[in-house]
Amino acid sequence: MDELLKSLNDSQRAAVEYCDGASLVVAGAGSGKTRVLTYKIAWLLKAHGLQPWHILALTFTNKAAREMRQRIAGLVGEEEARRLRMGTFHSVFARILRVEALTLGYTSQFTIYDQNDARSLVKSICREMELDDKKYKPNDIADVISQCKNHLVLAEDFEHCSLFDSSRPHEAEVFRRYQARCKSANAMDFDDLLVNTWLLFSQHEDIRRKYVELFHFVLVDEYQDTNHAQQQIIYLLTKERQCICVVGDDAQSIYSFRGANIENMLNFQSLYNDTRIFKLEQNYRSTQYIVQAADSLIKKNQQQIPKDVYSENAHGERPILKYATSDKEEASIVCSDIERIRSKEQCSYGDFAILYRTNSQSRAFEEQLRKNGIPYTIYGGLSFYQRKEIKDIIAYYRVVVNPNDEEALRRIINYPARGIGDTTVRKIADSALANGISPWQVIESPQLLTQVVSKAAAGKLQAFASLIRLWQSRLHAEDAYTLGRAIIEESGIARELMGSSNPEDISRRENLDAFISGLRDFVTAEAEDERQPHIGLGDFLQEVALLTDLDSDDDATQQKVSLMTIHSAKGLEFSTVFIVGLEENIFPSPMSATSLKGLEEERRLLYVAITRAEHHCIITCAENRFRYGRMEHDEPSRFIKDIDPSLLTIGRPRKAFSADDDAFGASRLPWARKPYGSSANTGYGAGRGSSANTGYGAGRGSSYGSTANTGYGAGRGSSYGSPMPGPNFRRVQSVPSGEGSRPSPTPSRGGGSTLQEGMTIEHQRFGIGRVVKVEGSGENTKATINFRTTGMKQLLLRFAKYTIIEGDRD
DNA sequence: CGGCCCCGCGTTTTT
DNA sequence: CGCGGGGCCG
Repeated sequence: MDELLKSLNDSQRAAVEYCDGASLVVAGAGSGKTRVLTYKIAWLLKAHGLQPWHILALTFTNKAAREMRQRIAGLVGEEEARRLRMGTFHSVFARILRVEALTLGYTSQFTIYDQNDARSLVKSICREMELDDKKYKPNDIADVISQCKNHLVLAEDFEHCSLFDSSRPHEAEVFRRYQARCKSANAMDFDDLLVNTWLLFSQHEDIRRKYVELFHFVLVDEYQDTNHAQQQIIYLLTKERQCICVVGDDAQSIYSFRGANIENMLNFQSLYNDTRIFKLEQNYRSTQYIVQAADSLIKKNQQQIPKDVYSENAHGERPILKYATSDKEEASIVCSDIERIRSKEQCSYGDFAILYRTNSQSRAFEEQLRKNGIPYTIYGGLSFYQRKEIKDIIAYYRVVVNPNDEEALRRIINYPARGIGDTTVRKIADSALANGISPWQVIESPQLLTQVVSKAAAGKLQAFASLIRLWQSRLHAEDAYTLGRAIIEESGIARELMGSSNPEDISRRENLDAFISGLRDFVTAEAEDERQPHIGLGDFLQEVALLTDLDSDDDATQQKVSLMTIHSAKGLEFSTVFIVGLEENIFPSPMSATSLKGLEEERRLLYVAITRAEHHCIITCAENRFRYGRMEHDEPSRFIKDIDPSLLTIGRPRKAFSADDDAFGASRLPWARKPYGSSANTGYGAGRGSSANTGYGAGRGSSYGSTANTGYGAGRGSSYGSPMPGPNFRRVQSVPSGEGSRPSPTPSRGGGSTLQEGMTIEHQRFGIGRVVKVEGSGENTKATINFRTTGMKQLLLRFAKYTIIEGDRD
């Protein structure tokens, strides 16, 4: 038995072995948190003889759940690992709610509304109530409703809670109507999955008992990110037995805007008497200086569980701070550092990450990386499922499974166009409202229907309804793939996208294909795995509704520099991390900088960023930044002086920055070369003046690198690549950088890629372009490229070595 | 019903 | 500046 735990250190081992009561594992960054969880589960199975289905393990992401299950399988075998009750809060609760739906007045076919559905429902309610949308901003109201739910404040109680703003009294009515509408649509939003689970357990003692009997031991990952509702539900499941183990790091609580409550972690002891606290303080990930620098920063926070993190790895290199005159220069510093480190250490591009506070910062880096021919991939774009064509199909599925789903119905009732106009839809909605039923029920009732709409409209609606009913009748006979495919064909969506040469439609078609093959994979994977004989559309929807976190780490992304926000970097690690844009007005974000709590969270965010680094951590700060169409000047972030100066190297700008490279002319601006310390500046003295002394900008004429570009990466045809492995689709969208394109010192004409007719060029932000025509070759190549956005045009103009003839802006 | 123009806004987002 | 949304026109 001891054999199992032999690879753990003392504190990890202690945390794993203690199973007699509640325990809180405070796990610093890189301290083997997941390790403790997986071993603990294995320990419960092996040493305590628990049955796998009696163990409940909750995570925040599907990815975390998947990985943990996999690692446990390695310890105890596939079979047992599979039987563990393990998943995200939302998916585990959704499953419970499907079983218990009737108790709460839902059916087990209920739909899960995503944030967009929720917002659009709030919007229609506001319209119906004729509220001034300046004063009653639908999105804000949706957010308030969500916050209420995170705090388990029901619509009836809203007026008496602190979230209620008496200057907007009608919000309460919106909330009530919102709940009523969800109910009549047989739908729950993400937050309802929690609220309803809580209601179920707190109001139905028999049901609560049933699940308490089922879950003998509960484990929670990333406990610092739980909100009040989640904490309460967990409490209801564990209060008697107190067999609970939560793991987390208060220093990495960065999701308060989503309701995460760090107090859950800080006050855990007061909820469970005799809580034992285990601290994992040894960091295995990073070198000593990095750990120490991060620690010196986080110690500035008031609110935290005291701990002494340390590393026994090599001292390594201190984090380096580099100042740049502009965002462009910042990007070029990062690029040349990537090449420098890469050639020195012979590592791959996949070992680098560029982390920023806001997504908009990615742009400058994209351009520079592309210029240097460095392959990269941006994380966190629109998820596959957010794309219009995919949402349309899913809306069809939703209506078939649950016709009362108002949001889905609204989406497809006239798509593809079938002559059901706005007025008709509005009449249906009004009638539904007046009769307290769902729009579908209006359509289904011949008397009502003919009463509210014209005869012609009624005919079209009935044709639509019978289409839906036809599919419904096939739900039980056909699996998700067969029926799903049929719906795409028979609905006319396929026809809509077929035969169009519009590049947008071609891309959609490709996504559609990827979707279909994903659907097929889902069905085969599920059928193989489970004793469940029939995999229907409903099963697919359940999966899809709670899925945003998609597989990313397939081979293709391994060789590329990762660009992402710090938020999305949580849980990841890279040999070299660049933390960019360390300026006031960016980091900390001005929105958060108004309160101490906000500032402390931002500080934790920086802590998270630093602790992602294994070997090198390079922080940059641009004095001037191009945004909102103008160059703006910024002070360095106040957080810089929160890091122990003896643990921070102030890097020298490596080379003069070429004026050629500085498209915005920042280096020519009067303040560009002004040393910082000069004007009544307190904190930054030390290393700060240096950027002025090193003759920065002195060699302005000298050229930096080559401005030559390696050509626009050959769009790899399909916008989403090949069909996805497993039931998931890929969300990471990489911008191809020309096959194997090395950063070539000499501009290689046509190297890497050549434009070909029919080729698709895709860019995450600027959309897609399609090469329609190519004439001539070499210097004289002329290509006609259709594109949608001006951003794409700029990109083409800037990077392609071809003459771009503006095509249709479809 | 789609296309065009003007206005307003600009943080992070595991489910 | 660049985008999404709403309003208006053809």
